[in-house]
Amino acid sequence: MIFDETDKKLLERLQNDSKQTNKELSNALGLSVTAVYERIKKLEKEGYIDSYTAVINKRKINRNFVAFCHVKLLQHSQDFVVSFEKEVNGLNEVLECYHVSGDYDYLLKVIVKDMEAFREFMVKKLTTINHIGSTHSMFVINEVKQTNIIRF
Amino acid sequence: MIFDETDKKLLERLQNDSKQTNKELSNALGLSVTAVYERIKKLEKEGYIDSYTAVINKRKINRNFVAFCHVKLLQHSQDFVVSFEKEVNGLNEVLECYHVSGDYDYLLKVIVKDMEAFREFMVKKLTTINHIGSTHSMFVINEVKQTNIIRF
DNA sequence: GGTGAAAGATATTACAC
DNA sequence: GTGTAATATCTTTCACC
Repeated sequence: MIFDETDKKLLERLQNDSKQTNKELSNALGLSVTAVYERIKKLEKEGYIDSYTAVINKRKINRNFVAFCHVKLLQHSQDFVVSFEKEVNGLNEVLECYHVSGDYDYLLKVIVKDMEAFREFMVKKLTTINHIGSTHSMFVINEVKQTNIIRF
Repeated sequence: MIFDETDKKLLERLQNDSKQTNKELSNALGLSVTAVYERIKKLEKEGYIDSYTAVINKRKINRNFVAFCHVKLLQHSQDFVVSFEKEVNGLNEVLECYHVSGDYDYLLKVIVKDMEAFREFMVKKLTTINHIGSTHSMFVINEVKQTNIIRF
């Protein structure tokens, strides 16, 4: 498939505001509405666009405390890994979990209301998962930059 | 403002798919289209919904290498901090930058094409920023969980 | 690759209940 | 909160370049 500069501009714009109408996009890109429509459909079908989502304000819904947790497993047998990853997937507080290189096995991004809720999460949820060796938490003091928008 | 269970369900659904029609939402929630429409407008105006965005497939656009970089500054004077944060904001490879507690000052999420591109980024962009003391990088081996969707 | 026009669907607003 | 109706706007299809 051809993926050209116009498609890149389109993706940038749709990332910034997916509620824009095709007419607005056509004006911005100097294309007809139909051309914009067909390009978007193509980007959706080819899998360039995975989904459309509403971005929620964390502060408004009382989830403004962010922490990154390093987790080390006791062992790395297939069973332990699979069960840990499955359990982590079920935790609403964990938005992201990466298997990473380095001293620890995993890096988790955790979002809760406040420090007290974080303590609750650690004591009652994360550390109750079997096979966890050790954890190390970093707290976000300030979000300097936070986006999912990929620029070309 | 009243923020009830119906609003939470609405936000969850809009996070999962912001292209749903109000009619689909009304069926799912057992509400009238008018009620759904007015609730969404309220959530937008009150700031519960920050924006609507298209979620892009990183692999399709050749940005499938993810790394987390710890950065320590040489000093923490106001000038150094401000200029570092400003420079980082201008780097397209850096999607997220957090001022964090712990041994390092910052944690950055970096997205590039591959390891070679990461090396380029480190040598020619990140480490050319003034006042950087040291860095420590972790590479993502596997994305176990990766979402921005907040569940209630 | 692209265009413009027409048809169909949805969003929006107003209103009575 | 409901349902309906009118209108504006947007999406989608189509014939054509």
